[in-house]
Amino acid sequence: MSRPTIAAVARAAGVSVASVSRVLNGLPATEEMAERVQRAVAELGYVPDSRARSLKVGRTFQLTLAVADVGNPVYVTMMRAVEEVVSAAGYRLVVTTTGPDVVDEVALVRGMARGYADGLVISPLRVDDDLIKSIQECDVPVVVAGNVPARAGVDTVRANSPKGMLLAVEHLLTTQRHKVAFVNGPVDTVPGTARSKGFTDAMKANSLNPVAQVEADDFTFAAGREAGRRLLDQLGLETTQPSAEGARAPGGEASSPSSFPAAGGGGIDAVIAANDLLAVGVMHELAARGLRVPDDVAVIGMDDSELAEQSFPPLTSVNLGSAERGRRAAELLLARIEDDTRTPRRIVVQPSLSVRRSS
Amino acid sequence: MSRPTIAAVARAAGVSVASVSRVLNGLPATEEMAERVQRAVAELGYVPDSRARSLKVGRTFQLTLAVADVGNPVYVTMMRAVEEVVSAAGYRLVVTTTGPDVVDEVALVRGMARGYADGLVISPLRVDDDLIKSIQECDVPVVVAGNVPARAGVDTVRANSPKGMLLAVEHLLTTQRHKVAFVNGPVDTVPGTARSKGFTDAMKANSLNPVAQVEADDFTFAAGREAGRRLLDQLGLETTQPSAEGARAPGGEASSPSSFPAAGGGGIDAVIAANDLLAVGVMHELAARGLRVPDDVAVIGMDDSELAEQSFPPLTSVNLGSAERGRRAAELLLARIEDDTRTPRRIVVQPSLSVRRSS
DNA sequence: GTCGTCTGTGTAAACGATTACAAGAACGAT
DNA sequence: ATCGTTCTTGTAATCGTTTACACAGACGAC
Repeated sequence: MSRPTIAAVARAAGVSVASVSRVLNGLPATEEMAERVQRAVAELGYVPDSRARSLKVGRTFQLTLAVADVGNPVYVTMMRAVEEVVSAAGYRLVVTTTGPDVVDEVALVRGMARGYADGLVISPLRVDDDLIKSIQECDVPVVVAGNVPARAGVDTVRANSPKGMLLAVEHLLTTQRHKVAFVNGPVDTVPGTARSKGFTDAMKANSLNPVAQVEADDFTFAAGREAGRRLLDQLGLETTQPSAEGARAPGGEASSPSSFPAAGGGGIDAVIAANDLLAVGVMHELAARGLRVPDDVAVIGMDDSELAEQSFPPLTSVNLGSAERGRRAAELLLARIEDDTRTPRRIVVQPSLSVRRSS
Repeated sequence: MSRPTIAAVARAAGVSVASVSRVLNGLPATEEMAERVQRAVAELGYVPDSRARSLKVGRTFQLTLAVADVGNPVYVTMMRAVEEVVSAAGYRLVVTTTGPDVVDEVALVRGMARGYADGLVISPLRVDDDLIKSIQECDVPVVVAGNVPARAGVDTVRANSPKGMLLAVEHLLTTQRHKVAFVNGPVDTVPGTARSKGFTDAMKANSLNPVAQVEADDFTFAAGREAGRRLLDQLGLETTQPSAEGARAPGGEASSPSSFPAAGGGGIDAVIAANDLLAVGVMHELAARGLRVPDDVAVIGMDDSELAEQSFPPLTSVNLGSAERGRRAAELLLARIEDDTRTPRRIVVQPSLSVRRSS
């Protein structure tokens, strides 16, 4: 026996389908009518079919959040924020993951035309003209949590990486660190380029020269660890521990306990990573070479995700406002659903620094 | 101008809607017909409406995965596995989060009757009769990634926590640790009770007495840290560091460097946590009190999530097979969608131990 | 008593696709 | 030439809702 339809309910209650629909949607009806319908609904266990409903009314009351990698803790922060505001507005949030490829992002945006949801928040890792075009042509509202050119004419809310980089560099200066290396993510990504530029600018602004700079293959822990390996190799730092024993604690007793910053750092006394995951990867590699964090080298991450407090030592991280970005993006989306003619807004949320023990 | 419908395409191509639908679905048609339709489709940028389609054909080609907490890294492992299987089968995966409350889980399952998706994989934290009933009555296939009673008669794939606990305890014995404490999650959750029982049984089987046992409020990092605090307080361990300076590294130089296990552990030389997040929380608290991991106390987590390798020191963790559980759950779901009459299967996947440096 | 609201209910037409069925065209066999 | 296949295409019904419209009864005002 299949699901009861509204017609079955109408029959059971001895009324018309229109009446059933009306009481279910809270439109005026007599006491008796309401009661008969309620009873029939309860009896049959009727639940309206959202597909039919949304076909008719043209809305699904679902919103989609698309992220590149569910394993990146910055997205869980953002996800939580988005969830909170959209569910308060009576929408269901569904999350889908696109993977790192731009073509998959484009496919996803195009797919929204099938009517899966009433709106989309997308946080794209890579952006090209196809993606922008697909967003512009998309017939459901889209807001981008990230950086796309202003000429795209879409609602965006993005972080201020350059400012964030400035905070990081200045913090290092205040704590007497001058020899800083940078571990970036893939430079063909939007955050990758932004943070690269932000880093060089911030260094320049403080008349510092980067000691070294490497690019990870990905914004992941494994890539960070690998990039850290390349970085330290490049600086001529041999692994001090036999690999059998593995790494020592970052704050451990390796090298001289009284050593001043930079004593064992092989030419660096700080590294900034484009991402918390990368930062943690780097910390592991530092530890594997017997370098202490923060004693020998300070490490600063970006995103200030949950991972930053969970890592050891807890990671100083640039808070790029992922929660606020999520919240604002969701609000923008709701506003645009309300009124599609409003002129696109470009919100940028300001960073702050969460100082923890890694610096 | 709104989205073009199939009727618009038919008009533009000068053919009937049936023909358009047919070529779009790959049914036989003449060369010329196919070409005319394709052209019109391309010209108008037509994309079929999935709501209308699924209303008619009765399938959405979407599958839902519901998890309690997106911040728990064990779910990202599972999510990845599920995603892989279902997308290979031509389904879209959407993820929703239920929160820790059982009533929200019930609401979600009931809501599936609205036809959001063709099937559901749910990993419930708490299970009660309402939830079981809702799953049984659900008119779309549901598979549970977790433990529900056999009498429920639903497809399940679950972990073998008792066996996992055995692995953990035996590993500790092999490494000469006998004074072990247990940090559990909330005992009113399914994993909470399973792991509690698993722990006591495993200890008994090795004729060990637990030194202490605490229950965290939640399966989160913060709750783990707090539970660790209670545990160590209970053992009479004062914080050795002034709070201003904060914690030391778990492998740091606090207490005598030559100390043998248990030297500074205040009556314990190992703690098993029900979860990687809890384990990491406990490690932080240990560090805050100047206890070294693994020198003073070994720590073992469960789930072997990405966090286990990211933590410092890397966490020895019981691999409860979350990836395989995800994969099997997805396969079960696909099979049941194929044939709803098959008798429910109850798969249990076996654990293994990932030994890392925390033990 | 008649007329004009006003309310509540029912009938039927959408929404945008798929698909059963019928009808026409083409073609070979008789 | 006629008939029967086969193949392609079109017409219209259908999925389960919502909602515009019509309609009937109640009610107050004149």
